[in-house]
Amino acid sequence: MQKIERIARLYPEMMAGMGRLRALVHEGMDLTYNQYKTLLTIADQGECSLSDLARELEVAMSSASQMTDRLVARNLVHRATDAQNRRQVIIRLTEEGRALIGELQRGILAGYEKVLVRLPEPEQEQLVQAFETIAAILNKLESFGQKTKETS
Amino acid sequence: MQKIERIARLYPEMMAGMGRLRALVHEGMDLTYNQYKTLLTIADQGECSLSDLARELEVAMSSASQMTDRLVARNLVHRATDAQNRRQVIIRLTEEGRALIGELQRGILAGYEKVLVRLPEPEQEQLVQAFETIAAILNKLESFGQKTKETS
DNA sequence: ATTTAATGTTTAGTCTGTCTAAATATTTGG
DNA sequence: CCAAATATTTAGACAGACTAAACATTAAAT
Repeated sequence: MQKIERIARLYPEMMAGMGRLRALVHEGMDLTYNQYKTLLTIADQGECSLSDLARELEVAMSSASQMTDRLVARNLVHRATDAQNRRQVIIRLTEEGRALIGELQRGILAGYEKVLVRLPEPEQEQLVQAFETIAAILNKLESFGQKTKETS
Repeated sequence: MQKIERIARLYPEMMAGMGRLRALVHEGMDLTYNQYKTLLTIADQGECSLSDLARELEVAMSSASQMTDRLVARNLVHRATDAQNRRQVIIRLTEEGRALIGELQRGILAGYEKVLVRLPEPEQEQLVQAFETIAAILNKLESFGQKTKETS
């Protein structure tokens, strides 16, 4: 099958490009991409437990815990034990966190703008389209991937 | 601009999918993805200096050096000082390295095969096509990205 | 020819992010 | 009430990445 070789060859090349894109877009931000993603996830959830966060981020719970530590240390996230179920923890953004995420998002949009504007119109469209295609198709991998991670 | 928001929203989603794909495909390999990529780069170059490797991998030279250390420790790569220019180093695969990379590549192809086969034909094609589009477009970022890294 | 500058690599030290395994707590069910 | 299940934390390890500083070697300049 020809496709297989093509995709195997393209994967690293594409990922390198994605890395460059990310570097350009997130350049000068004072949160790493992973921290940003974590903050964003918490924001999306409104509030959630650590298990929820770990599931969303697709990492082990201890990783989510540590990630949360960092954000708590910067006063971007608040972590409290749930009164109803006291083994659980509830995490949510602080005011500062909410403010920062807005600021970051504006910066990131500006970053994408600056990069995309250099591409001819049709390529911009192709790029967005390709992102959508890949996201849609690879989202199915959740189902048969069986990412258990520490829950095995 | 609508595209900007779309791409900003899609980036993390897509990267998560790419991560799952990688996890599936490289599952059970005894080299990490980065080590595999490094080995592959050295193989592609035939032989190269550390600076060459760092440039190809788009990392700082000290990172390339450390990466090489790991592969040398496993006897997959040979590192020798160049006789012509003795501050330079020449790295190439060992026999063992060459053997392993072949084996890994076969495993990786089989991995992609196993994943792709679950997708309907048209989606397989779309996926490959999208990979190609993104790789092609993002390769241009090299030019205006100015990845200097420790050379600033 | 020496000294200085440029080049190429390594080392040291720090940090993020990830994992597993082993504690803790806290419910929940028998 | 005690055993099992659930939720989190801590400890310890490792990969991978960076910067800054030390070395070594070669090239340039006076």
